[in-house]
Amino acid sequence: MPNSDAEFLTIRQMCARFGVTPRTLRFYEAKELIFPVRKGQSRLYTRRDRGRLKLILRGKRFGFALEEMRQLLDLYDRGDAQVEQLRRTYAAAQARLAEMERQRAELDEAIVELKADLAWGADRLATLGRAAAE
Amino acid sequence: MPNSDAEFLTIRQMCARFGVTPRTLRFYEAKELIFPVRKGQSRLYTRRDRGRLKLILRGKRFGFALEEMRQLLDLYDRGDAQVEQLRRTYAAAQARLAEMERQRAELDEAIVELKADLAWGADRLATLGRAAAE
DNA sequence: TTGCTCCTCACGTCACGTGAGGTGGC
DNA sequence: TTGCTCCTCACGTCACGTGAGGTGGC
Repeated sequence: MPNSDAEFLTIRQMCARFGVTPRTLRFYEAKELIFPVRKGQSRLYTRRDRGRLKLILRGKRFGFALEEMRQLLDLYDRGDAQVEQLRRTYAAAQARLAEMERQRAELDEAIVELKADLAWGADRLATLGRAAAE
Repeated sequence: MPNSDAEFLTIRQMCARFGVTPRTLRFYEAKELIFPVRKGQSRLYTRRDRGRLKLILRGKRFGFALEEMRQLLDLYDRGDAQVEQLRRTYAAAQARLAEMERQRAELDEAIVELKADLAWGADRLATLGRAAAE
């Protein structure tokens, strides 16, 4: 039985734990976001990879581009100038929040509009239905 | 002076009126969403093209794929079986609304989370600032 | 002839999905 | 030998952006 707290996880174990596809993990590796070690031809993911992937998926939910996440993760990896790193991440997060709130406003507007269209459509259908019944 | 109510509009006039790029109009044409006529090598957009483009851009705001919009527009173009057309469009719009509300729920959740992260970050930065000041 | 606007390829973007074809180890 | 899982290309997707290079008409 595979121990998911083991030092190394296979690609299948990673997919199961994080809900992603093998293609996604290979893609992130090609983009230099994670760095699994090799055992023969197979990939083995370390604790570090798990930590990074978790942050990557969090960042995705906030709309960060993968390249942006890579840069932020690399900042933390170097471990120097802690405050400066945090400041940059904080600024990036603020920018993301603003963008997300703009998106929400747009989405809200579109939803209201579409609902109005649907009401109009329901009305039309009712009218056409009555006309056909006569 | 270009009359924007003229029978035909140039590509520039279309872009100005609808806030899109020439590339977008050519792309929609390649996808068979609009059908400008030719005058020599130039495109001239008819009233029909304007009507279709307006609907396309509306549909985009609701998250319809271009191919889906093409099918709906073609339904209306054929002009037969009005009720059936309306019914289909209505069903498609309902599906879109459900998807948009799902997206909004996700976005709301992500916004709440990101705000919490930002609060944590602000706290951290304040603490680090005090530590540096001592 | 110089500018201007139009045009047609055709590759680039972003985050993967999806085969095709091949290898290692139980 | 058969299965299984892993692998590496490499093209496809979606809605365009972005040059490159060329043409027509004032």
